[in-house]
Amino acid sequence: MNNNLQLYNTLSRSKEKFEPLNPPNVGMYVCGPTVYGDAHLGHARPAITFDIVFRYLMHLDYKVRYVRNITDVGHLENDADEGEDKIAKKARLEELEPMEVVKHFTDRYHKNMDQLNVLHPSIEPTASGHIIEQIELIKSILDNGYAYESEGSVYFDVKKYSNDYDYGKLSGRKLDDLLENTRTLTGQQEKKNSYDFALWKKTDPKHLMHWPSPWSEGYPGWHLECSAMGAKYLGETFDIHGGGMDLLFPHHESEIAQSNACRGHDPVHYWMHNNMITIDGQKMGKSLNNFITLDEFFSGKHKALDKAYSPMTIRFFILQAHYRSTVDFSNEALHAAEKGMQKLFNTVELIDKLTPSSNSSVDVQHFKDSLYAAMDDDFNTPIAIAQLFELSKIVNQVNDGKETLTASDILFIQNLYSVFVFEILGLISENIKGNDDQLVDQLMGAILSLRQDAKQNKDWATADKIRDELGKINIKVKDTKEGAVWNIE
RNA sequence: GGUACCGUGGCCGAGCGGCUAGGCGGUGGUCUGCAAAACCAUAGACAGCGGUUCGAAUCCGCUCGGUACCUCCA
Repeated sequence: MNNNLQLYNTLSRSKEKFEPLNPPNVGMYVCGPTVYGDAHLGHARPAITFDIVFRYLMHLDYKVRYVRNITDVGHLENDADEGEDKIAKKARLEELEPMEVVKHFTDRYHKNMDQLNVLHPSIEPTASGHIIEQIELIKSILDNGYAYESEGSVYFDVKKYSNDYDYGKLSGRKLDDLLENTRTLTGQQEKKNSYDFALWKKTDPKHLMHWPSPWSEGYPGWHLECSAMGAKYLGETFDIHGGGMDLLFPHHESEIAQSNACRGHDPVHYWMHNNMITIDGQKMGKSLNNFITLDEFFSGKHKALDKAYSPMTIRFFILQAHYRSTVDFSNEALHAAEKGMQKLFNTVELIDKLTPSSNSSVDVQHFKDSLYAAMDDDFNTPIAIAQLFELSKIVNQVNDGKETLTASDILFIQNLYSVFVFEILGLISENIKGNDDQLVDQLMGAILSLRQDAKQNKDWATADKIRDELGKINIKVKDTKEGAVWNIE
């Protein structure tokens, strides 16, 4: 399997050549959503980022098993530190079963991901469905002496672990620093050290979601599910683990610790982290209460939005920034993304209509290399998109008769667009006109023919009225050299 | 306070020591009955101050400003 793919590994803080452990197979695990609320723009980022990774690896002919979990065992609420499960709290408020809430938001998440044209992962395991695996993991960590039981709960012994392994290797933390900076939280006195984290937490009376275990009726600690499910479906060591930068510490750091504590080796070869989406320069997040849900973007129903933005506009907007940079939301930026993407799709339609020449006046062959080079360089989608815009410019120039292309070069561009725009970037044209509604086509043909007659008679008032009226129902008419064309906006 | 990172033209956003990134917007043109689209041309930038170098947006230091994370929220 030849590839030139370089990806940034958080573990080494540098780009590394991608070499899978068992080619052509690749195992990838990504931290999925906690299903206690509607997905917002912040959820779209990791989903789309790793969708690109998934798509590109498959394009390179790897056999990818992509595991993205659903976290349905919630834990403490951020500002309501009463030991109440996030999902349980929402359930009580709305008088629903916790699993009913889980089902509701899981379905909505799936719907949003489909709208964004995010491919389904190969496996989508739930935390609640893997309690047994998590308990087994705790047992083995206890057996190896890296955890201790206290008041029915089990805690990971970070200090003990640090004697044998490097706790902080991923996030760059130092144990001494951690000791000095700890919030006051419930259950703190049960722990040997403030930086120890829970593997199993004894339930409190208010807690709705709990399971039996050797230690108490309770629920698993927050980092455990990924360690358990990653190992179950991808093996004790797998290639890529992804997630948001906000999960770097403590979540992923602790995952590494847990795996070492029970198996004696690291679980993951490449750690990838996408950056945040910001709004007014701040991370968009549930706990900050500054999020805009995806449904609100799609409908335009949010006070911060000028208008509705289509799922593909959101996808394109996210892809126009590199995944390791923050991307700042604004109406202006989304307008730009919308217009730019439309330009790209106009080009796609135009390619089919180009007239081939006997020779090409411009070199288009090098675009293939530059497109692959962009993707190979740590999935640099903004560069890839810039290349596609360059191609778009050439296509337009050919259409205007200012440059020429041979039939094979035209086919070459068609293929590049098909591979990069649709297959790898996962963009789909939202031009509704593309469907096979013959009646609409015929109706439009009749209307535009009437307008053509009016134009012939220099009856501009009638011609403009037809265009304006169609405009009111979002049908846009454009006069070109080849006659009027229309599309639904 | 600690750790990681960022500061690029009106906006978004690439860039990893020398070569126009790109998109949106602006301006001037071509085309068009008008509009739209398209094309051509054009303006505009590297937070500040030092240093390294023949040469720095890119490397180093300091200053200023901002973000994320810092253990039982996933």
